[in-house]
Amino acid sequence: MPTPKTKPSPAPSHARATIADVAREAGVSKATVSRFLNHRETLLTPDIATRVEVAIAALAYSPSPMAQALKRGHSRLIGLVVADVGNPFSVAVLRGAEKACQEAGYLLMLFSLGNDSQREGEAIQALAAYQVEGFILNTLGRDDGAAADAARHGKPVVLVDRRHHDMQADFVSLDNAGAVRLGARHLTQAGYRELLFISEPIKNVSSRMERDAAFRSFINDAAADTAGLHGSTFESTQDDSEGLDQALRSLRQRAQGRLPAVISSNAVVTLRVVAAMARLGWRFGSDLGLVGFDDTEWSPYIGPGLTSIAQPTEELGRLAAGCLIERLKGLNLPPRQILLSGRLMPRGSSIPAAPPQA
Amino acid sequence: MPTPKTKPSPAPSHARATIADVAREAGVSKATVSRFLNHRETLLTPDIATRVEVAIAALAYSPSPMAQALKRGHSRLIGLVVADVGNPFSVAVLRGAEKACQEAGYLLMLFSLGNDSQREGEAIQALAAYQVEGFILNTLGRDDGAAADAARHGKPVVLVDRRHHDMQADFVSLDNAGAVRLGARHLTQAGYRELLFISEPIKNVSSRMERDAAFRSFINDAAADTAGLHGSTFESTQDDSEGLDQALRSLRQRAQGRLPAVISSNAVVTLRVVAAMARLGWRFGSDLGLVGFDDTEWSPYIGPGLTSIAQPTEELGRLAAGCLIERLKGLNLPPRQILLSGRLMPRGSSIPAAPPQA
DNA sequence: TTGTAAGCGTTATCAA
DNA sequence: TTGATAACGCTTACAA
Repeated sequence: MPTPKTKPSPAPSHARATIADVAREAGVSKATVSRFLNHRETLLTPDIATRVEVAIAALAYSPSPMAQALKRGHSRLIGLVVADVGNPFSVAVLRGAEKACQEAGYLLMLFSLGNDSQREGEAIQALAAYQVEGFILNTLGRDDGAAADAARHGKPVVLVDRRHHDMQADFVSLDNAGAVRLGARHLTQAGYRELLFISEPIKNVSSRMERDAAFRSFINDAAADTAGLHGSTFESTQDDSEGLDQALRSLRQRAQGRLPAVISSNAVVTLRVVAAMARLGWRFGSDLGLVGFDDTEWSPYIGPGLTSIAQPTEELGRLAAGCLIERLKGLNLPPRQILLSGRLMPRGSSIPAAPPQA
Repeated sequence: MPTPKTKPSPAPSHARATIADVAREAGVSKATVSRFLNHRETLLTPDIATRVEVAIAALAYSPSPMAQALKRGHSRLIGLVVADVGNPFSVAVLRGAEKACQEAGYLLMLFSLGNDSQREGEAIQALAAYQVEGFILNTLGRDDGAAADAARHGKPVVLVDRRHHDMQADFVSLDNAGAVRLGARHLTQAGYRELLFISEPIKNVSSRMERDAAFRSFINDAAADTAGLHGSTFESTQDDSEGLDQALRSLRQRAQGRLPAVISSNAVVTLRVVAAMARLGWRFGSDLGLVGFDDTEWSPYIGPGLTSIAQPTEELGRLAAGCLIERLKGLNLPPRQILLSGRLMPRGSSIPAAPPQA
């Protein structure tokens, strides 16, 4: 006789306790336990309530989110799709979002596209299958169908940094136009006159287009009261370091005694410019001015220090998650746009007469 | 008469199609559809099979992983717990793991501790609740109970970079001892004699302890045939830049004409050393040699280039996920250790007579 | 205030 | 080979 049948053996030894186990242990029905869990304060006799409470504690019970999701149709899960986890910007967003989600009791499901924007649809499908309640999308946004899919699932969507074409969704981003002006004005005030905006291939990526457009219009506007000001744009790719070198050389040629400078559109591009400078043997500040988007931890220590435009990345992530969670709580507004300002971090790379390096 | 009842209206308009919808559409039972899904090649009349296939396509049906998880007791989910997503090492691991998981049809659930190691237990609980099938842990491993929890759930665990105290689990990591020797030998061969190993607070973190121990034993062993070789260790913290400066100054003093050098235990520490050098006005190579763990994208561009020890981070992540997936497939071996070698990237910071910077 | 029972979307066991 | 049917762990009418 293995176990005397007097005490109906409390719970299967090692598996997670279920609501049924708790009910048995407390001598009540499953419904009662469920009520205790979900409507604690209402409709409960103190006596019963404590019995349930004790049983829950005794069995270390916690409800299965899976079963809850199945029943309720939602999951306390938020789907985050990023173009690539290798991108520090995405990571910062991830970090902020993760924080906000944890505070609100959500868990993040991550899908990284590995820079293959074709897979955006796949990502959304996979995430939707897990009943995520909403999406945060930090992708290129070139797969319009994909984002539409998300909306079609009837789930709220927040776009970070990159707009999707004609999508009705909340949008959280840096104020690109303002940030570009910040950088460009800083350079012109420092005396630089031949400006080059270097971006990753602009394609149809909204943030890149916005920055480029803002740059052009700054040049147009400022050309009036700034003698000799001129600007152009260069699209840089991973492998074409030759092209970049060439662009830099011809920039300096064009300058003709005026001071040449570069605005780089993100940290990746900045690093490419840094590499090019090393190849060319030029010095930041004197040979070439630089303001770069994204203030990284290493920016202060390259050459005379790299002037950069800091994005409130983590804040962006937090806000994105916040927006989404508000929607999940029932907020019903037309799509919002939240634009955060960048901050200029002036350093040596935008000082024309760089003092000799110590 | 809204809809003629001849065709039993195929499926509720907008919601996800369920297996019941498919069954109805194909005129078969749910069981048959399920069989088609799971045991495709066996037990199916071609006729029926195609009918089901067509219905599935027509309704764009895909099974709900939630329901499957509930029924099967597992979820195609893998839980990844990292100490902090801000750590580039963790991100690289994440990236590798994510890739491997996607290839094997798993999805990653991420929980970042935000450097609060107390929350490791919480993380494992949360993830376990979602029926993740296994864990990849890249945490400090000071909360022993937590990891034990994971094991108690009966789910396989893979540890990355940091061992947990007496835990029976697969372990994937850099060959720390070998890597330290690589760096230290490089430094001594370059002529440096007064060595300082700088680590984050060693506490009980396994990788830090291993590196420190390896450093000490290298010094011991090498002191025999290397005249004047001496080594010590310094633990650096975020806010104590004063202490770091002091440690560097006294290192140089101790050197007494011999060449002083530093081995920094990760990228974060390296950056602190870089900052300290800027404060002190010293130059890498000549004033102080440096070899740093982690070869970052910016390493080549700081000062004369930072000599570093590259870790195969992404590979570590991929292997970790791989290990886990093998276990999930039923592999039943005693805990394995997989150690990958680091690679030395020699640059200017370990050349004593640094040529004047161009 | 509590319990009974149905059902969420699957899979697995049994008959047919 | 196929179809009922009973779970999986939970929530929620509806009854009591």
